[in-house]
Amino acid sequence: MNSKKIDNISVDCVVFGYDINAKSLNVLLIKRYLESKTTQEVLVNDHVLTGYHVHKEETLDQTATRVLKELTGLTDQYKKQFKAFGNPDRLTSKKDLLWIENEGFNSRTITIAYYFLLKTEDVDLENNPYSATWFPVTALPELGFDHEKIILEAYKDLKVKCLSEPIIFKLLPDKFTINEVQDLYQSILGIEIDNRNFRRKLINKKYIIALDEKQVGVSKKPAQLYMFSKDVYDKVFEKNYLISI
Amino acid sequence: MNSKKIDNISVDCVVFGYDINAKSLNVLLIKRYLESKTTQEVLVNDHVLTGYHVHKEETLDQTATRVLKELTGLTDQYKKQFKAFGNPDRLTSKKDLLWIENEGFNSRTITIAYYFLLKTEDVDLENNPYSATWFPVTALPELGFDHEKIILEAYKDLKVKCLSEPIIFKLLPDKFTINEVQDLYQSILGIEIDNRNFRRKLINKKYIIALDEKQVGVSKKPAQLYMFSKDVYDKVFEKNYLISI
DNA sequence: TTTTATAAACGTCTTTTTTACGTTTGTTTT
DNA sequence: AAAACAAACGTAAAAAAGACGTTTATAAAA
Repeated sequence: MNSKKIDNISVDCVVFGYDINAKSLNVLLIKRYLESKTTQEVLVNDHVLTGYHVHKEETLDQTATRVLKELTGLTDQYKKQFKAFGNPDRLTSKKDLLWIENEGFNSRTITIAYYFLLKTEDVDLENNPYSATWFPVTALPELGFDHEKIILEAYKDLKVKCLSEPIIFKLLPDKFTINEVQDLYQSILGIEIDNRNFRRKLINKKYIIALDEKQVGVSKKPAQLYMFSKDVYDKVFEKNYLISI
Repeated sequence: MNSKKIDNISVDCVVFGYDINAKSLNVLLIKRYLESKTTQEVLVNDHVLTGYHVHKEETLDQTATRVLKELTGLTDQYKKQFKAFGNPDRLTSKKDLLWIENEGFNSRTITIAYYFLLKTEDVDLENNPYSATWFPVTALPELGFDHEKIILEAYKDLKVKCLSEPIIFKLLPDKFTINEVQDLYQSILGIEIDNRNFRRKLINKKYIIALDEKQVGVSKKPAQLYMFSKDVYDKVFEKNYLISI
C-alpha cells in the first residue's frame, strides 16, 4: 500500500490528441481487464481514463502532470482542471465494484478531472506501459466508471473554450497552415466552415503570423505556413472583451 | 464529532448577491473570530466563505445546496461548480492553523468551490445564524484561508460567463428594466456601456419579452418592464454558436 | 394648471464585421 | 506543355456594432 496517497481523492485526465493527418480529435484511453481467478470468466473488459490518487504533498496540478508523464512521457502540455466528480454513486456499477474490490480502494472517491491538449504525433504508443490507445472523441468505446460522462463534459468545455480562447493552437504543430486550423475547428465543432471567409478572418488576426516558409513534400501547391504569437495575443486582448455586450 | 462527514473534502460557496438599489455586486461572508483562552489576545478576526464537509451519502451539488440553505434559508438558486482547490499549503497560515486546531479538522482539505447567483433582497440578514454580511466584490475585507483567491476565481468566471450565457438574469428580479440590466453589466464588468446601443441590442433579442407593465412608485418617467424567456433562449440557441469563428 | 427637471425612449448616420459565392494563382504530376 | 487541384484572392450585399443627437412621458415644483 502506498502511504503517500490520499485514499479518497484522485485526479482523472482526459488526454485530447489531435491527429492532423486523419483530421480527428482523439482521446487517449487504457484498457481495463479482469477475469475470475476461478472460472476465468471475463468480469471486466472495457476502457478507462488514466488517473491516480493525489499524493499527500503535491498540488492537484502536480498530480495531473504526474499522471500525464506516466502515461505519455510528456511534460509541459496544456492542461485545464474543468470539473470535480464526486457523487456517491459514481463507481457503483457491478463491474466497477468488482474492479475496486480487486484493486482495493475506497469506492467513494472524489476525482478532480483535467483535460490535456496535445498532438497525437507527440505520443509514442509503441512502448506504452499502459497499452494506451487513441479513440476518436466521436466514436468512444465502452467506458468504465463514470468516465464517459467525464469525457463528454471535457469535450463540451473544449467546444466552448476553443471559441473564446486560443487553445486550438495547443492541438497543432508550431507551424501550421490556415486550412489545418479550419480542419481542426471543423473536427472539434462538427460543423462546416466556408474556407474563403475563415481564411480572411484568421489572416486578419494580428497574432497569426505569416512565416517565410511553405509546406514541403506535398503533391499540390504548397501552402503558406503560419504561427500563433501568444505575446501579440496577450497585448491585443488585455483591454478587450471577446464578445460585445 | 459528526460521523456523517468526509473529513478531507469540503464545499465552499461564494454567494454573489446583486443589490439592485445600490447597483452593487456583493459577496456574502461570515465573521471568523477567535481569542486566546488564557490571554484574551485576539488570534483570528477576519471573514470567510461558508462551506462545510461533504456528507458521506450526498452529492457535491447537494452539499452546496445544503450550505446555502443553512446560510440563507434559500433553495433553488442558480449555482455553478467552478473549481477545486486542494494545494497542500492552502490552509497553512498561522491564523488558519490556530483556527483549524481549535475546530479540530484536517489541514489538507480539498474544497470544491461553487458560486451562487441571487438577489440580496431575497436574503434576510436580520436573523442570520452566522451573522453573515454583504461585501461589494470590489471592496472585500481581510479574508481567512485561501478564500480571497477562491472569490476572485469565482468572479473571473462570472465575468466571462455573463458574456456568453444568460446568467445575468439570475441576479435580477423576474421583471426588470433595460437600464437595470445595463447597470448590472456595468457593475460586474466595471465598464461603461452606451445606453442607446445597449438598449437597442437587448430589446432586439427575441428572448427579452416586453411586459404590459411599467415601474410603479418612481419619481420620474416609469420604465417599461421586461422578462427573460428561457424557453425562447433555448430554442434560438440550440443550433447556434455565440461566437462566430 | 403650467412649468420644470429628468430619466426613458427613439432615431440616424457611419464604420465594421459577417455572409455568400465567383475567380485566379502556383505547384506538382502527367 | 497541359492538366489537375488545392491554395489564395476578390467583391458585393447584409447585418451588427458604434457614435451621438433628439424627443417623450412622468412626477414634482412653481
